Amino acid sequence: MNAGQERGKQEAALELRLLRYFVAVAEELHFARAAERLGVEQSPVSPAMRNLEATLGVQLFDRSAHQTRLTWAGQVFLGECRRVLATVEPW
Amino acid sequence: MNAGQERGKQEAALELRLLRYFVAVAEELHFARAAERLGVEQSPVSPAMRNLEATLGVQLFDRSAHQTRLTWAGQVFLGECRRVLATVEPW
DNA sequence: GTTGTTTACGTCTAACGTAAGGATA
DNA sequence: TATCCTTACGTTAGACGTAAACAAC
Repeated sequence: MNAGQERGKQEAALELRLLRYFVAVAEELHFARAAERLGVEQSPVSPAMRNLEATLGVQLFDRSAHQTRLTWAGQVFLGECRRVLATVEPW
Repeated sequence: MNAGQERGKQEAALELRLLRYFVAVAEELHFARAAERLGVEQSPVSPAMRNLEATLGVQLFDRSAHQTRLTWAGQVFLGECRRVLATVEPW
């Protein structure tokens, strides 16, 4: 079964949606406010950030202590994302 | 039916998938080869490019004469896409 | 108890593949 | 006729919302 199953193992391609979500969360440091800013509910945001971290293979947030904070990698990545989105957003 | 239909009219957000498709087509100037390079069939590529042009509100390809060519806007956009993808791809 | 995040689950959009249709040389 | 692009259509993955559970203060 399954003749044409030669697909190539796509590595869960990074998409701008994830970057937009990340910037919102990273700037608000508050999932609910970030979601509101994005115009969605809170529930999709959490999985999206896990997805992003998994794709990058890096932890971006420090969720300890009932408070959301950025890791060092997260801070660096935030700068990169802002640059990319500043380029793409006007389109 | 349809209780919570308050969605906000998302303007078809631009995604990296479309930029990747566009770069492939713009560099190959051949939908079939572009599709092969992208690891997909030819059929999704055509709608994707129409989608991109509609989102941008600009014509990127000149499909006349049974030959695919870039418009001036397409050439400019190609440069921008390469820059963005060069930044994002390593992630 | 309150505030804030995550998980479960059903719905719906949209991206893909298969296959047929058009158009140009 | 041969080559290339587009359209039709059924399937499937994944993004969202509702709602409930969980954790820290």
